[in-house]
Amino acid sequence: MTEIEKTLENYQVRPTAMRILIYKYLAEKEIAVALTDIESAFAKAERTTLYRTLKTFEEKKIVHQIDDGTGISKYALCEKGCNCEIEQDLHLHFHCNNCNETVCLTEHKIPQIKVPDGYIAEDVNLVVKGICEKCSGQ
Amino acid sequence: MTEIEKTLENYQVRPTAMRILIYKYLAEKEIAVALTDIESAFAKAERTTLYRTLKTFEEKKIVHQIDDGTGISKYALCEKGCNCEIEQDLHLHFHCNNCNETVCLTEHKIPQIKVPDGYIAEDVNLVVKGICEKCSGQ
DNA sequence: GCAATAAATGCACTTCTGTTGCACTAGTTA
DNA sequence: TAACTAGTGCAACAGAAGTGCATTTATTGC
Repeated sequence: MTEIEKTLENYQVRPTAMRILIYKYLAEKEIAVALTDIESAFAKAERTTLYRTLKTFEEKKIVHQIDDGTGISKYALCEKGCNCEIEQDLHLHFHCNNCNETVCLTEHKIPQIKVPDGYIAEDVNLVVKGICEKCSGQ
Repeated sequence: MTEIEKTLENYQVRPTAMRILIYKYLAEKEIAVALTDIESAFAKAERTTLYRTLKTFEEKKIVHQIDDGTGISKYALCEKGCNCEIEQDLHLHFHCNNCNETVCLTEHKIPQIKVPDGYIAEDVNLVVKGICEKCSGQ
């Protein structure tokens, strides 16, 4: 049994061939990927299967969904022991306007946000847009 | 000439009947509205016209577009003298998970966000999700 | 005022992403 | 091995965004 298979079982997800492939793909990519990215990476992949696989991964906290403002849902592997839904674990995402890639800046936690009286904050989404490291040439 | 007509001309937008109606609708609503909201408010309205009107309004800085994570673009009137694209003017948006409405919290500016070396921030989008004043019953 | 021009609008159509239903296959358990 | 459950593939649909083109409305020059 490979490392990936073990990982998936730890998350209580049956390690099927497709899921292993998708997990591997996500692990290799350092950026957040859209469903269509995976689809075009594996010609054989069925959109529905990918869709449902990602849903499963999300439920089991293997990946977290990212809304980077492009209107397309993207996904990235959660860090080990990450609790995406807990406010303290929320990190910000950076979307490059040049290469169109979105990365998790896991080191950069979202600062405490104050909301007016009467409002109850449950979740925070923070996306910074601009030019990424690769594209800025630094 | 009405107040709204004057306003539109100030923004260098020709005040057509449709545009005046849409502007008025946006001004009355205190929340960010989606294209479909306006469409259902005016039965006669053509989706394409609304779409292009909002695009025009956006270009002329009459409204700003809001991405609240629902995947649907929403729009809200800019404040007088607002410079949406300038970082200092960026305010946060609150999306209520109960009533599904999105409001601009214009009083709440987005705190300065640090990004790693090599990254250049140009724009910041901050959406807080939770329960709004109306729904929390306070 | 009228013709020429430009802007705005309405209709039809396409594309893209997300989503669901259903049948089939593979894998697990008794 | 039979019965069951989870996973996959195909087809189809829904909703929003976007485009092309013809028509209407407004503006400008004569």
